[in-house]
Amino acid sequence: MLLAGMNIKFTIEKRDKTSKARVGKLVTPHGVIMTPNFNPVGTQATVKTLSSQDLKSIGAQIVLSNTYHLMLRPGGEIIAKMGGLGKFMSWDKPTMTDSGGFQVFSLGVAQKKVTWKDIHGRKISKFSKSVFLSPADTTMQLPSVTKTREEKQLKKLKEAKVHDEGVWFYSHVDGKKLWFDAQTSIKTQEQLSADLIVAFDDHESPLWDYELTKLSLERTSRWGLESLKAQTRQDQLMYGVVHGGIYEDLRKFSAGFTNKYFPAVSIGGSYSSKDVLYQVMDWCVPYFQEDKPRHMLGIGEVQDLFEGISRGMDFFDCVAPTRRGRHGNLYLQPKNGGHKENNFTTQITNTKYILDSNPLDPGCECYTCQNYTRAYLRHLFMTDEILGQRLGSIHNIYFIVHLVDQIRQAILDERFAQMKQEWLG
RNA sequence: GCUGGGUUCGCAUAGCGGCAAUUGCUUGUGGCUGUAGACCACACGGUCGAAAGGCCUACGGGGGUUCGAGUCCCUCACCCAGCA
Repeated sequence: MLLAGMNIKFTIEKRDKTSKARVGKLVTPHGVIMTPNFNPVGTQATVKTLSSQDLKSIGAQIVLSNTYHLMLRPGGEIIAKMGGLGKFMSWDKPTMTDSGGFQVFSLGVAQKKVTWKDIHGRKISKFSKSVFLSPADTTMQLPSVTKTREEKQLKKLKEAKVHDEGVWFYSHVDGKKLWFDAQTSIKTQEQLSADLIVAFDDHESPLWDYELTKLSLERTSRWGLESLKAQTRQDQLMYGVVHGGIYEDLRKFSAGFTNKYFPAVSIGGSYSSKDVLYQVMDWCVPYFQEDKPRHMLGIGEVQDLFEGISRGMDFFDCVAPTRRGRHGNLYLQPKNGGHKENNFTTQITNTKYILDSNPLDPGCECYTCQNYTRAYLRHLFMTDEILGQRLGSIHNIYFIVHLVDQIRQAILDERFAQMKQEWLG
């Protein structure tokens, strides 16, 4: 399907017979992306600790950056003058930018650690501990949070004010008050010049009740249409964002709405459990046109990739591989001890690795596993050497990118169900 | 030799009559899903207990005052500074 201008199109190459999984091909101005696909996240025009050349040799097909961060530093105009995001960061493959709605909301309203039950009695602790709490215009009670340095810092943060037309928020860099709306986001994303862009959306908290969520969804829908209207370039593919929290009718409405108006669709939100996450996908996917690319925003743990792909989602992005990589929480294949319960990871700083001369994940062909032992990696993390973060990031990104490569191949070879079974049991 | 100051859980610190005893580091174990995150949380004398909690040892050694002593007094040892 031709999606925008003359040079962006998406075609389905192969459909899985046992699930909704499919292999697709997205042609963009900077090259072809095969789906299913995982986008490494490079918020500030860099995937932390990795160079663009590292990413290329790892096999990444695309990098996702963030409009909000880049708008503040160095600014959209600067990046435009430097030839756009890809050229700026020496990356000649496709790029994507997130709208920034997620940040404006989360940074303004504050992100807190919650061990609490939501209004439906569901525990918010195991999966998404970071949720976004009530905006200024809600009357919802705040959960109790641990009194830490973090809380003291929160007092310094001024709340963002979400209005129907946009958001007043305070820069996390210097506290300056700024206005952000669909026009700002799209204008900046056009300056950044990514191949794939995202409509400006409002992010609901999983703690909100139906009415608050509905109000938030109305903003997302309105801002979505404004984003389309603000678009002037024809060489950028814009994803609309589905919201509606945990409410079936809101999600279904939003999925239909997004599919109707946008050439590409994405699902946004925060989820209190994996069950909720998978449920949301089940609700939404039937409303998506077959030949539009589908992006699962912010999702990308191993199990979620299998579940998302089998539900028909094509694109994923997630900070987990890089953040976990920097924190010494590194991925393992099932044969080396990775499983659902440990998120397919191990903590390399554990004492048991102190004399372990094996590669991190035997059988893995990444640079880290080809050259270093577990004992050495543990040492790097114990001594806070930056090479540890880098080697951890290299492995984790390689692991996830190649996992998705393998899944794509499995779909083509008609053994996706078998592979999923081998990994998830 | 004299005069001051000091000796507290691996290291460094707080403590000025009710204390298994503060804080930082180290260490241990968790957690991280569109990145204000090279971050955050918890534990950290021993032992019993699922827990509440109990029982042992502990603030350089020894002695004393006190219902009760890292905390006050005496004494010994060692360390630091100044003066001989």
